[in-house]
Amino acid sequence: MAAAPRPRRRPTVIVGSVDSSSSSDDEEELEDEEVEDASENGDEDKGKGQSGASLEKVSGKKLSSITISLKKVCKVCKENGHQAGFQGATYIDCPKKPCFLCKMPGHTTMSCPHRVALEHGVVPAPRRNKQTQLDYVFDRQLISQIQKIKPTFIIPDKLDRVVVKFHSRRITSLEFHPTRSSVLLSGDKKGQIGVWDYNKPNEKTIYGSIHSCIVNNMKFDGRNDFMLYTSSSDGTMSYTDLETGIGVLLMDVNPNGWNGPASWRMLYGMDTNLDKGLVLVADNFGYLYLFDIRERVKIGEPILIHRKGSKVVGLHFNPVHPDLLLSSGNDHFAHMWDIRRLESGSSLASLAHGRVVNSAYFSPHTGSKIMTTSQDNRIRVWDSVFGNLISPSREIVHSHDFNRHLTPFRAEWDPKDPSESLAVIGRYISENYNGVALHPIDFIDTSTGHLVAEVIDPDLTTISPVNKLHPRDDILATGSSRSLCIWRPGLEDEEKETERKKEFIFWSADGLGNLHKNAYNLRKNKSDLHGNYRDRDRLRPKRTE
DNA sequence: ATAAGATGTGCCC
DNA sequence: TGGGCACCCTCTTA
Repeated sequence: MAAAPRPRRRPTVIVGSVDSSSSSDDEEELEDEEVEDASENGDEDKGKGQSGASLEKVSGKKLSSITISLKKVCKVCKENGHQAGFQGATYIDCPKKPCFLCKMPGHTTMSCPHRVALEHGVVPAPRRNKQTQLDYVFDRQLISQIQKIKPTFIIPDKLDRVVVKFHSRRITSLEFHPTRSSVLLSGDKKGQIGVWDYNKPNEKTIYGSIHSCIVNNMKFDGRNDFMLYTSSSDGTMSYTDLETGIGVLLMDVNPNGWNGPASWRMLYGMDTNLDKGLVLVADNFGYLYLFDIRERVKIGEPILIHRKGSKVVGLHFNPVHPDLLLSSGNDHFAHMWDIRRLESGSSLASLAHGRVVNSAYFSPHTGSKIMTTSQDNRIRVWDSVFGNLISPSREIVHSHDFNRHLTPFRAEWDPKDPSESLAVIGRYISENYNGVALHPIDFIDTSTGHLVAEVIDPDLTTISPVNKLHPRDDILATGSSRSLCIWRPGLEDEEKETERKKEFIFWSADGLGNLHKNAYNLRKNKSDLHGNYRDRDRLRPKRTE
């Protein structure tokens, strides 16, 4: 049956595996069959068994293992006949698996209804029409504080400055300085904390001895602009003077040192509460620790706030109601707590998610909305903290579910949006932009689920899970692998835009604390991409009504 | 240029 | 309930 093509089997297979797009379907089919022969030799198959046996005789196991490794199987489902992976800059899904974007079976990412350009899908929550009494109270008391007319969204979508290799490992957290507007703080996987004035690119500092591994959270002391609280997977919480780099170790949850990975406590969530004089941190075993700022002591015993043994990923205090705390965990829940009554199992509300919750934030002004990011590829929004929290007001399908080797994606509110609807989040799956696979940073109107803008630059090819919007300026900071990026709004004026492009600065650090102004490393097809990018600008709404 | 490896989470038993 | 293993669009370094 397959006797004729066999003699040229090996070269054909090798070529096919190296450049699969050039080989025809027929050849692929034959290769598949042959491979099965080789791997199944010893079977009583008639014609096939013979050739398999001779293969074995001639070159033994080595040859057969080579043949197997070149087998044209799908790397996802391990079946023959199709392959998942990149074809050029487009990723082809395995058709046997549920959609990689929305997780529903029956279609792939390419044909997913949620992948419609510029509009990710919104799933209306089932209980939307049931108003509770609390909803009514909310409407009366708080709705007046929320702007009804949406403001103009100004999207910082032009890459302004980049620092690469400033950090030696990937960036895990970002924070703008509360008063010095152009100062950005960045924490990395190695525990280093960078301070960078992006308007004076040479003014940058790295503090390397505050933490020894992942900086999970940074939070300024609201009363002292140069003091910073940080929490880390090294199990410590520190309070550091950014002018000097001198810090105080406030808490170490591994007082007995290292006793293996199973017992090592790491601090993930952290937030401060000035009204109460508290810093709260939470660990990877489900426990919450309270720390008294004035007395500089731990308060009481740790409280189990998520499933025992599961990581508490994030903590956030309500900006208006200082008694309300939001926690998110990898037990698939976000919980809202009254910190006056903090006991295991006594949360005010339990927000169920399909998978791990990466983050949960109150809205920045009224504190009346909640937005969560979950590994089930959904951003969930609850419109009223005091209303029905059983199911979210909206679920927005968005690709952000990769969880290994990447900092978890978190949808963050735009602190400048008085309507509390604009959010920013990096996207995991790439889009083919004129032949280059890029991972955009998405701006989403969470009141509608519409994608307001997708921010890309042809030279930023890595995924951007860490994003922070400036509290006052129209600036976006992005941590993408080891690169730090500053984005500003594109100028309407073409001439000014060209002018700015001339000033575009691409900096790199040499690891000795020096920054170098580099020649901008143009990609071969960069001009094409910019053309494409400009076209996309046309689609980007500047205002929404 | 290619390959390994650092990793977190889910799901299996 | 816990250990073992598999794992879809990474990124860096050897």
